[in-house]
Amino acid sequence: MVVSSIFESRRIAVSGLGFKKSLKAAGRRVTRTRQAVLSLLERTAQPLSATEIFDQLQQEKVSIDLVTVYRTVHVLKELGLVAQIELHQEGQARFELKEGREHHHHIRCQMCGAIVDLLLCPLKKLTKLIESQTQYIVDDHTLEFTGLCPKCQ
Amino acid sequence: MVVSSIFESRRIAVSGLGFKKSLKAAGRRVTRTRQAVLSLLERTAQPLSATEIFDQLQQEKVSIDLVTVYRTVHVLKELGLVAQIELHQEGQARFELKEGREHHHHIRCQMCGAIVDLLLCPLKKLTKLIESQTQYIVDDHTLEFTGLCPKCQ
DNA sequence: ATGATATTGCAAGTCTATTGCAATTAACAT
DNA sequence: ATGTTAATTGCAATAGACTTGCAATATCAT
Repeated sequence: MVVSSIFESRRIAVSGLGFKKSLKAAGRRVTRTRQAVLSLLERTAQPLSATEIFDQLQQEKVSIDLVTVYRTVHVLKELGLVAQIELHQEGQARFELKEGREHHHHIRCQMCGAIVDLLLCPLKKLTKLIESQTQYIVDDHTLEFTGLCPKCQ
Repeated sequence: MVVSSIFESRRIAVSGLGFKKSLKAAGRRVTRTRQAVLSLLERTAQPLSATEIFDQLQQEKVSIDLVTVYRTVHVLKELGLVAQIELHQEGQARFELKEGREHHHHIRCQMCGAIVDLLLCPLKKLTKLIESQTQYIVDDHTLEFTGLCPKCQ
């Protein structure tokens, strides 16, 4: 991995292998819709909202209900295959594959919506500081940026 | 200000002075409901959601509609008197007074909901790094933590 | 006090997300 | 292969956050 750069475009699809085991291990079934959602997330260079997953699968002539999309990402999240994120004040959840990816954050263009991954997290030390000062146990965090992408400036 | 501590409970109410000028300067009126919302935010030790503002004012026998709460915080935000924030994956906006407060972040207990302010922001250097590497211009960010407060551990 | 207009309350609507339930389908046993 | 069982899906309905239209009301400059 290139450390000198803090951002990356998405890596090439990997999975199709481990997720069946994960599902079965949890007593869940390998269904057409779950495979379709996972496959889409693998092929897509951005974290997707439920609606975006639904729309894209519709376009690909995959028959799926929006409710099923919500239920599917929920299951995939429970299994740890997918991460649920919230960009800066967007008012909706987005989902991205976890498999093979490091912890990272995002910046989103407030004009055109372009999302870039930020392959860094400056919060390990900060987390310890917060824990010692507040006596909270830190479990998770959100760190998301907005701004203008090169094209929209 | 005490620098050795990164968190604080809310400071004592200050305002009631400047906000009338701000409103008038923007051609807006000083109304009963705007004063009630501002007063509540001054008295409250946590960023509040629209519903919480509504409920609390109801309890205080202040007659106000939920729609008016939304419109009020929107105006106060436009005037720069109030900040709109989003805690970690909460799915709703919260509002807090900006006046006299420094830029800060929050940690919220995922059990009981207790919110503590974190009087620090480690993101100035990071912002520059992001800007140089992505060519985005960073405009704003969200940095919010969840975890367990001392009581809930 | 009065008139102009900003603001409010109510009703209705939008958008994201969840839940109940009957019909369908995956997966295991035979 | 076929049947059985339970997980899963689709559809309809519902919940929650937030917005919009419009008539009634309140603010405030005169």
